[in-house]
Amino acid sequence: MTHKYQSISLEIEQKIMNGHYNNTGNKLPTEEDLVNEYGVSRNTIRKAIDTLVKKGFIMPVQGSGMFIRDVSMKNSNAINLENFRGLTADYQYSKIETKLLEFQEVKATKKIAEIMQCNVGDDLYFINRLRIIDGKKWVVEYSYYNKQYIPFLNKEIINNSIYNYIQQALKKQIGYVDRIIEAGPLNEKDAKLLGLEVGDPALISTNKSMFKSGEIFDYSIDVHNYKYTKFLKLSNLL
Amino acid sequence: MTHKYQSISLEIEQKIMNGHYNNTGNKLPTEEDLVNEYGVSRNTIRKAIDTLVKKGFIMPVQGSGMFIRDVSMKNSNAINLENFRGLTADYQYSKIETKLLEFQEVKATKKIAEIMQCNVGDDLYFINRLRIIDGKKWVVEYSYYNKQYIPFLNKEIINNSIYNYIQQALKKQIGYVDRIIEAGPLNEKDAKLLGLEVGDPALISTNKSMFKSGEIFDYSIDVHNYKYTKFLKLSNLL
DNA sequence: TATAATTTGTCCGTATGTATA
DNA sequence: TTATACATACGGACAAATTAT
Repeated sequence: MTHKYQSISLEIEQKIMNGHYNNTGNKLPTEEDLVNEYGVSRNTIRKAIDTLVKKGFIMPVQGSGMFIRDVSMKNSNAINLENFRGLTADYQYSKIETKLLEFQEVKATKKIAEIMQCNVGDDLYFINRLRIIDGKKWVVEYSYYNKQYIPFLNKEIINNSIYNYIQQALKKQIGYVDRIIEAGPLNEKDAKLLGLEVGDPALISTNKSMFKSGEIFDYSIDVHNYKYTKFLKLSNLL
Repeated sequence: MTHKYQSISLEIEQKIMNGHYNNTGNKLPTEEDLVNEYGVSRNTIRKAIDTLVKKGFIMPVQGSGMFIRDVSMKNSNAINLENFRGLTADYQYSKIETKLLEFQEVKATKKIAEIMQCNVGDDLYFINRLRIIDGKKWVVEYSYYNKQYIPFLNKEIINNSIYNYIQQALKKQIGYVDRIIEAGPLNEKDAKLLGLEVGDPALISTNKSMFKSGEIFDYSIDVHNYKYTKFLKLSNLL
């Protein structure tokens, strides 16, 4: 299940992060060198590189080489939208606390059923959590999980990473995440939870998560503390 | 300069938008069919498809087919972060007005020089615009352009699309855009311009644009009216 | 339930084009 | 001008997931 291009991509990414290429003019070895180093075809190297380009780590310039992109923005502790795999993965070097505010089974309303492409009345888990990172009240999350795909959840799983549970215990591959990002005024409840004032700005992300095979298993609304959360989008238009 | 995979990708994208595949179960033809239809190799078809997957238009499922993704979120008139090529391109079917508030040449300060990777004192254009879409005060833009790369700008260009000018008149290819997205309270000036109240939420995007060859030609801050602007991010984690 | 056919995914090799140094 | 290095495009073989039989 782990392919050549995946492990090569990961290894190069780690080398970039380690500063392994800092003394080579912030350039990666040429494709030919990588072909020899890893003993694979040029296509495979290019596929490995592709994912790093997508993530915004490198900038290939035809005729010149593959340059490691400036990490100043990456270091601004913004969440890279290309990398996003849940708070637990994104802030793996920080202390994450979770306050479980609500956890219950509910039936899909017409509106939710439409969004999650399930039937009205289907069983869902509803979860409301406050996430605290390094002592800072970071985000209030409202999530619905389709019980048809996530048949069991408990407080322990919820207090850790639901995404890890899905991937490791359920052995399901998360394929797609659709996310709408907007700003809006905080309501009383969220303001109180985040330690802010009513009407203060919030960075709101509304998300739909799908398995590789397309089924929507999660719909969630994340109300972020505007003082902490930033999203980073590294686009390449080529 | 236009490659096979590019024109094929564009054609398929237009067919998706036209609803051309609606009666085929929202599925694209198989790769083999596309190979025959366009008379190119399978690799070329896959490369064309790749860009559409990246843009979030289609969801390939191994063994099953390539499904056109639900456009409900796309139709929420949010700006697709994967597509972004400036307001003029994104809202090509809307009426865009531009109020030029400030346009002058300035010298790069230490802070700006660091961001734009140029020298302190380098010549820059500074532009402050209010953009009105379909009569709605949409966004206040503060932009710096490096004169070294964009040697000439005038009011006419500014009132239309600077990006179009760069690509068509200067024949430069835009390669990368780094963008940080956050929320924050409106200051007095921006609130007034957007017809909102001081302290109201704003969706703020801070951008760095680079040519294909890496030079930073633009640094800008966009203060969006939270009532109108939404960003859409369609991720595939595969 | 098991098998075969279909369809996308990975990987290889090669040749030629194009931008940069 | 020449060499370097990435980009495009072709072709083929086999693997893996899904669907149909």
